[in-house]
Amino acid sequence: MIERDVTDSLEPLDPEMFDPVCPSELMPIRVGDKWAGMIVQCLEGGPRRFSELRVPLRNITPKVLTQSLRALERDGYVVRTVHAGPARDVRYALTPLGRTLLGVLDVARAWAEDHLEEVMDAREAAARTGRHG
Amino acid sequence: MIERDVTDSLEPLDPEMFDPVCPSELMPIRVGDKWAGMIVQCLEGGPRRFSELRVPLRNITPKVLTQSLRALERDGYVVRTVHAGPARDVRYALTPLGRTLLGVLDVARAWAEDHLEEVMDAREAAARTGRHG
DNA sequence: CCGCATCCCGGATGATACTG
DNA sequence: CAGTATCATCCGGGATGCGG
Repeated sequence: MIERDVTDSLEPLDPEMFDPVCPSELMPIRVGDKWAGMIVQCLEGGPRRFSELRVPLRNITPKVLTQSLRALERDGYVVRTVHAGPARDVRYALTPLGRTLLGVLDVARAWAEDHLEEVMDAREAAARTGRHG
Repeated sequence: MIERDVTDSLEPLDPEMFDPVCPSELMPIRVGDKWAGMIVQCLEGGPRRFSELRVPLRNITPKVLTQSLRALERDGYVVRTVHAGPARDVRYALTPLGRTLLGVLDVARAWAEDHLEEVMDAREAAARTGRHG
């Protein structure tokens, strides 16, 4: 029998959840700040701890992660819960409002699958002909 | 009979097309850079001239508009056409790829209508309780 | 483990003035 | 009309280190 209380975690997040090679600079659609979209996706499966989030968001510094989380909290997308105890236990979870962003992210992903290659081609062509960089 | 050749314009753009009071800083979904989404909407009805675009984008400086347009051109969303002649005539138009962004913008608008008020409330509540701003 | 403080850099944005 | 050039500014993002 599998138990799940406040003390244990969900399945660990895939460290390779986000392809570092993915041309995110080509992506014209952004949700929140640079990390907000990825954070929201990390929280889709359930509440996560600060350090858990740092794994898929490779190299994110604590400061920047805190900034993004605070902004998400301030606007009502995320709730921060502190379970008091011998060891500090902080979890971040999506609110219903935060979950509405998942739909938007799906639209963004679908758009990317359909069109991102065209963007790559256009940018490459532009680079060859000069004029843009 | 209504004629429409290259020399005349479409209906002029509504100068109040974008509410300056609209809480755009609350909006978590962004398409392209700060101005790209608005530019794409301006071009929905057909090709537009540089100066036409400046009207609804009140206060945008030529430099910034040029930057946004160049970026949109570079990535294949917009084409720039120069009709030679006595008076210089430059038009910007959406490509088919650029038109695919209109759908995304519709999704963004729909999301905003459904949820932006919740964000306002959350932010206001956060401001009152301190901790965020 | 979680998060804040400080310092820093580069890019995005803008004001102003000038040009073909 | 359709931009360019220059300078100033602001802010996101990050490195590093400290504190509860």
